Amino acid sequence: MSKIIPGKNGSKKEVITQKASLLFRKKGFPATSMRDIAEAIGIEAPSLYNHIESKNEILKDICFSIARLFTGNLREVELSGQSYLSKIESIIRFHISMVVEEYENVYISDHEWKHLPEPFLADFKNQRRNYRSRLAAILQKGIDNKEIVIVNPYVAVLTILSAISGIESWHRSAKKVDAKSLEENMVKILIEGLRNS
Amino acid sequence: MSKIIPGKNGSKKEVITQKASLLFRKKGFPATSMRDIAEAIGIEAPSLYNHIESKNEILKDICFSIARLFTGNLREVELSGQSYLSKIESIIRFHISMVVEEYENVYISDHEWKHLPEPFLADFKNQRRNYRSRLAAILQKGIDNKEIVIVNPYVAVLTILSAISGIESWHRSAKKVDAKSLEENMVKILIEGLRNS
DNA sequence: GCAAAAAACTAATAAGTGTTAGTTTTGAAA
DNA sequence: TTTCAAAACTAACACTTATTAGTTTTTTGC
Repeated sequence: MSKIIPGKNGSKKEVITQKASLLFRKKGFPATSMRDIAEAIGIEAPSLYNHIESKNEILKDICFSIARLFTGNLREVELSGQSYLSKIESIIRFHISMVVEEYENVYISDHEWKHLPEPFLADFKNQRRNYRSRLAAILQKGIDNKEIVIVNPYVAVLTILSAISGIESWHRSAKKVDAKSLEENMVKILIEGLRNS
Repeated sequence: MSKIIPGKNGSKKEVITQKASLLFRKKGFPATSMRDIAEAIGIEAPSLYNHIESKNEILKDICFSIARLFTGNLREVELSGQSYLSKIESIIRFHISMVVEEYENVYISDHEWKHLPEPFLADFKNQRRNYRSRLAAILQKGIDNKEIVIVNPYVAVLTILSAISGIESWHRSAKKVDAKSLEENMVKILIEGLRNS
């Protein structure tokens, strides 16, 4: 019946991905059926295949596009001339803004990646490990430099990343915390915990 | 053929729950089939129903037993005479020890609860909200008391809880961080970030 | 308005889902 | 050794899954 009407800035595939993203976040990837996605758009399930290759492809696209954004930001920060603690702060702020602006996609890239089929799963896990290592390296340099308090850098990376990723579950909750004050409060707690004063 | 051999301190139901827990954590609840669980134990799927009521019941048992432990601890801490910052520290340490000791179950209670069927889902969400409110209340008193730096207590609760829940993804990773130093490092980062110095 | 392409549709497939029914095997008490 | 319940089994049900094939409708470019 009805045809997919792409928004101004989005192919039909992108419309599907966006709707799917919302459902994957709400129900989880395995619990979301192609019929669910189709219904949310207003077409029949098989029609989706005129635009996408498979259900897995949607997940793959979401996970890797988000990973690309984080990796890109990390490279920029690494090349910048800030202090190590400032670099960490920049990365924290980027993560928070990503969660606020790309809620659904970041959530999926964080929680549903395990359902990626091989070989994408291995690739994704590699990128993840690499990202964390580079973050730990920045922290280590900050510690050597006495900018940052002596902590196990891997534990610090873990603490920071997971603290931020938890915003998702809070996002748009009853206790409305606006994005800016969320960011400032979180940065305060995490950065003050790391500062060597 | 083979019969379930219960461990010394575990009924057959508990053996099933434990195996299921491992699979739910690895693959997610919806992606784990009763046949998967049965195979892991070494029996056929329908045999499971001699011991459990349904797949949902397994999830329900896991989520609520963990929730009970956390709520119990919170009550104890609330009644104790420690300073507010110490209360927060105690709670953080309890959470970390729970993640270390009850890895699978805590993970599921954290990530798979959304697949609980009603009315358990509503009940669980209620308990969750209640727990967080009580944590925020402790923080608020610490802030009023000038023990704790001025932050939005809800953001602080969020930051703390999600930081800890992220340990799961680190747990038993390549970079072996032993439980004790994990705890000390994490407490240092989070508590120093909150201390009003 | 006509032809071609894009995108919707219906029908169907093979595989997998949780769960029930009915039956046989097992293990322990008598 | 017989008895009986607990717990395994096989077969099957009613549904849902992602996806393909083939067809019809809709949109687009001329």
